[in-house]
Amino acid sequence: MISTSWASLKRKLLMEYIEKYCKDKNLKLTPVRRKVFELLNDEKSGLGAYRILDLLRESGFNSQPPVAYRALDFLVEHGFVHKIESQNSFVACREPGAHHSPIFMICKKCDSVSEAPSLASTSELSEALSATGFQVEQTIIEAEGVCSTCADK
Amino acid sequence: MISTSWASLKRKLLMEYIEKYCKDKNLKLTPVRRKVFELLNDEKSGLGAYRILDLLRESGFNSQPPVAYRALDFLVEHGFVHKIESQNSFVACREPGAHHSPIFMICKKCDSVSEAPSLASTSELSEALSATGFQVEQTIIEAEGVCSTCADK
DNA sequence: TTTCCTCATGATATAATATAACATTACACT
DNA sequence: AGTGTAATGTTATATTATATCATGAGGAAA
Repeated sequence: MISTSWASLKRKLLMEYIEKYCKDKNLKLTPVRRKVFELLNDEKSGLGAYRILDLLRESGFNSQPPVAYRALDFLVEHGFVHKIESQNSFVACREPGAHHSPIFMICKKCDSVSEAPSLASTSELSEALSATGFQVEQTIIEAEGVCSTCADK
Repeated sequence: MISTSWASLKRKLLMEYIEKYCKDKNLKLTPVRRKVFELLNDEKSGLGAYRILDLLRESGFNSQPPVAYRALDFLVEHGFVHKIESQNSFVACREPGAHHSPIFMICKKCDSVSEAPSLASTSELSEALSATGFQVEQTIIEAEGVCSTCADK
């Protein structure tokens, strides 16, 4: 019986990647930070900070809001997690190290948030905006619509 | 003495455009809705809902939060105002009717929010995402950086 | 004109999201 | 052991947003 799905293998791989990355860069992947990442890594949808807080408590961390926010700050700062601005929610990064201008596809039917493969569009966008004299440092791109799975139904 | 600047002419024009639009479509541009638009129209930066609420009060509207949010809902719904998701703030639309996928350039020095001219990039983005099977209905694009005015300093 | 309907506003309360501030702990380096 | 830095604990509060029910204003139909 082959019960280990691709998705679960990928989750495991991501966790291992982050552990190694932190070890190499001497970053402290503390229990609460690790747990927050695991929680997000297990979800297809974005999770709000207070939902994360509840899940932390269920896991035995008797945490207050700042605890969750600090862990999220750390994870976001190092690119392990992204904030979805239009939802005030957070998702695990699925393409660590791949790009710093992620594009999110948010399905309004199933709430899944997926990261689009890096596109030429992103740098084109920066270039196009440069033409207006604006120096882009960071872009936030979020697309709302219907994911392929839901569209097939 | 020529004191009427281009900016103030444009603000006036926008106000008139919206008045006409509402008249034509039989939308009710009530005093509070009109005032909220005026407040945003006078600003280069985004304003938070509670800042708007304060300004409403200064103008004699003794308003509670729902009043501001309802007015904003109306203005956003009809495209007169945009929400800047990364700031939880609102700006007057500078290109009414021009496009439904605005791109915002947010200056981190002066806080100005400007709307980029409509780009091919936007529809390219939708097309590129379609290739992944995702059907885009709406996009949120916000670029943070330094505006040309601040860069020149 | 009056009745009714719809939409907008008034008003109170509370939910949801986020941070300030200060105390305490852990742990690496000396 | 002593010291410095970063992380966590804890309390309080700030900020953003909505639910709910009551009231009012104005047009359409009887």
